[in-house]
Amino acid sequence: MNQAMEKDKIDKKDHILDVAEKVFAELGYEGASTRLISGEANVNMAMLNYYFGSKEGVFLAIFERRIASFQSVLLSIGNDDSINAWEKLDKYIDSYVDRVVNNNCFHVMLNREISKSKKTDLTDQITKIIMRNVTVFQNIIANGIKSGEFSKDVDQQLLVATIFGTKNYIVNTPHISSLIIGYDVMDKDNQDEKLKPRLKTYLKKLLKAYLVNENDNNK
Amino acid sequence: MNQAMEKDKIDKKDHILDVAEKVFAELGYEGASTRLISGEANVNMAMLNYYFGSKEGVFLAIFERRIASFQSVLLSIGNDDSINAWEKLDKYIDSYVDRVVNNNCFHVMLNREISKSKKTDLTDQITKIIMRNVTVFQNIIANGIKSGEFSKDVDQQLLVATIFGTKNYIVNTPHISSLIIGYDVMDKDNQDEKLKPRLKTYLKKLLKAYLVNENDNNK
DNA sequence: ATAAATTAATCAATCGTTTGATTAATTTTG
DNA sequence: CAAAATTAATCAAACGATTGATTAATTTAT
Repeated sequence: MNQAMEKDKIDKKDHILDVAEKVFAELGYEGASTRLISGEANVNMAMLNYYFGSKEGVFLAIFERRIASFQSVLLSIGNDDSINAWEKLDKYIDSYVDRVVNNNCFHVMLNREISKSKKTDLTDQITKIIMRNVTVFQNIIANGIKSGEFSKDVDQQLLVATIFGTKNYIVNTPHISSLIIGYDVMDKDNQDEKLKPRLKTYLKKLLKAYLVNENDNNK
Repeated sequence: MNQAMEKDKIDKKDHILDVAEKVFAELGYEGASTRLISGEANVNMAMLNYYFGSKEGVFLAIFERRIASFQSVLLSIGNDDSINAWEKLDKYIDSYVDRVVNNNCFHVMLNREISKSKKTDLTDQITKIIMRNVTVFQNIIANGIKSGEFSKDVDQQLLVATIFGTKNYIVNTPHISSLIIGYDVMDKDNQDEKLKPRLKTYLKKLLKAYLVNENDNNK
């Protein structure tokens, strides 16, 4: 197989993943049949198993593709020792908000699957992937506390829930959040011009207010 | 059929809905088979169709049942003029955390449903009910700002996303949040003894830090 | 006795996956 | 270089299992 063939094959696999991601997001994992996915992608049903081993393999391949692209960015922020904890936090929020809002359909699909309380191979795999991002954020906070930049009197763990939860609430409940915020949060222009900068500013200010190392103002 | 029978029948239907709610939360709508639900509830499979007509009928019955009790609870707090904005906020958080954690299975179901981009009668209904709770919270914040108790320089609308989003993140992603927090957040004892008080304390402190009307400490 | 409740058995449909065959491309061999 | 052997890609068909739903028979309650 020459290089041109290799490229075609990758393009075809990528095309299947594009279609599958959309179908999964619309119908959920169990709701999306392999027949529908292969039909939408105009490929033979057996190709899904041939390329990805199984339906679950297709699902996980979607994750690997999306996660891999941004994983290194977040890690580099966490490992950059040339900037202080506050700057790391800002950078993390900027990158994270951009990525999540840009790939909001994917994140809806992700959260729908991980919201299943029953443990499966699939939820285990997703958990592992998500936890990598969580750990980066946790380390930024922990190091900031250790260095004295952040207050010691914070709940690091629930703070994770706030950052990821605030973001999730906006993208996962578009009908609600659009009503609250006052414009359609699914609209691309609104996202770029209004939502993203506003969400960044807000999260930074919220974190700053909570993390600031003030001299214990009682009550 | 006398009254005793009628009660038995209602109890049985209620029991089925209890079990179904849990299974739907665990596996999602498509992931939960009627055989599993009826098996867990120790009733014949045909009883689901006999009582509720179809699988979807079971699903809708769960919502109708919970939604009925969903209504009036929080409204009283918002309308209580005998306490100040800070106290209202505390009360709201207390009752809200209790209610959501106690009914975590239903809330997982609810959020999974509302995360669908396609509008349906069900999502419209859920949206309306959720917005009623949101409005109570927003009014507390708005009145606190107007009275000067809270800072004017806050993003009221995104603050809503933080409160509801933080809570959602804990209950909707149990695998993740259990890993982050360090114990099983689905365990009833953990919920009552650890999670609920901790979440209340955290949310209050977070809100206080963000809302406090300080004299603009630059940077 | 009659209506309601419950059951086991069964239904067609659909699920994800596997199979064996075929085509196309690449490598190996003579 | 050309024939043979090997590999990769693709396909239609079928697999066994499971799905939600229904039937008809039986039990229970009034």
